[in-house]
Amino acid sequence: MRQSELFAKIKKEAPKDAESISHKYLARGDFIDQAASGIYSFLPLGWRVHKKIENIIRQEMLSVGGQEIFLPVLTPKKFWLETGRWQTIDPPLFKFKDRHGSELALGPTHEEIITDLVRRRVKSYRDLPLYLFQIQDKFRNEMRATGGLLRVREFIMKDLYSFHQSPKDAKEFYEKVKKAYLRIFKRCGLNPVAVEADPGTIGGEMSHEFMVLSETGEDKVLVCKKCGFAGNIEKFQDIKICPKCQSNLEKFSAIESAHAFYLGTKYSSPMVANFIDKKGGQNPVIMGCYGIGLGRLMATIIEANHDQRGIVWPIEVAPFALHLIPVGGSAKVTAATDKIYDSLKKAAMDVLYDDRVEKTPGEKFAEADLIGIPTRLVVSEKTLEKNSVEIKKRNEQKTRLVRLAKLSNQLLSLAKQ
RNA sequence: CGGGCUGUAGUAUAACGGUAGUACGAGACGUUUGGGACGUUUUAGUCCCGGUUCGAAUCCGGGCAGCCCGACCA
Repeated sequence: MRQSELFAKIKKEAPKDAESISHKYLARGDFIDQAASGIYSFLPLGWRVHKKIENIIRQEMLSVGGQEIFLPVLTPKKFWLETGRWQTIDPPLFKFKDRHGSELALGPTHEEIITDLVRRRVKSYRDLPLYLFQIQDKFRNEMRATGGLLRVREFIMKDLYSFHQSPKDAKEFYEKVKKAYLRIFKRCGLNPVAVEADPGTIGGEMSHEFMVLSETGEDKVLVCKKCGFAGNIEKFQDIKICPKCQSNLEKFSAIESAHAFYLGTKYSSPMVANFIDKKGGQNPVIMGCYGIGLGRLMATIIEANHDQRGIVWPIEVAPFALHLIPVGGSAKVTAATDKIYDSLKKAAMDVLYDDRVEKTPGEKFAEADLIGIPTRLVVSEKTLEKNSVEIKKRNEQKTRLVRLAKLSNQLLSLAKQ
């Protein structure tokens, strides 16, 4: 993509309201645009990142046997009445009436909808287990939005729901999803701790939050550096000693970027989602649910991967793999860079070409550092004298020259890292 | 939802109750080109409604919006 055509106005200053690093960099880089408090548009750079995160999550969900579906955003009141959450869910539902006077809510989560879907299809133990997930816009009538994408009123979430015959089977799958979640986080350049947490209004008997340690976080977690124990401070109060190994605990701020719930029969019982077991008995299905907020994850990645100049995207979620930057406006440099760009495109490389003639090198470099593409290629008179291109990784200081003839091989090996 | 703060060009900031100004940005032309250039020039603003006043960005009342703390969450 030619940067002169990219729909993005990269800014030198962040809006004064922005406080968190991720909010500042996302706003300055024009990844997102705020429409109202807690409501954001994703612009081309931001949406590219979002889609890469989405694809990682989809791959990992498919890898644990999930089948992708798409549930409605408009959710009828009747299902919420079955569990009582029409009134009790917090933050409250966005509710409204259709033209016939029927009440609806914009879906903030989908336990009721999917339990209804499944109870009309799952009849026998032969239909279990079953793993269904979706990636969809969620709406939450939050009291307060904060930190740019960290806490918003409309966001895209991956929600996976699992259905089992037995608690044992459900818990085994729960552990499997936890591992898949850790793979997702790792691919996103994050190293979270899974902490035992309070299930809250989603409910259930057990839950784990995936916490990324960060000063921006709204949560506090206790971590034992010796045995690896981690707990949410709300659940464990302010204990000082590790309950597992008696070492001293340390307290950290953290961002809750995903949450897994062992639901048991919390939804299947009131909604009568039963199956017939091998002996012919009727039993409520055992459920689990597992959510990741994609926008929050995107912000969290920045909180954990940045420097003073801007974002340092992990390769798998970067908006582009390569940033090709000509320096100097000479016809020779332009022609050479055009040629390199064409060959990179032919090789199906994911490249952003900063072809803007009116920008000085300083501005191009500053903006490149801000938007954080992992590998920068610079072409100038200086490099062309040596028939070379300069390569610099965003997370390193050093630059090196690579001969034009060897460029594509070099880039292929970089892409594999 | 409780408490607090703030609303002036796209952004950041000035203006005693008396001509709305400056910088950056954006546009045009020219000169520049290895770390956020330079000259000339153009552009654009007092959140909304009401009140006080000869006169309101400024004082008062009410809305609306945004932000922060709390609570809650992915």
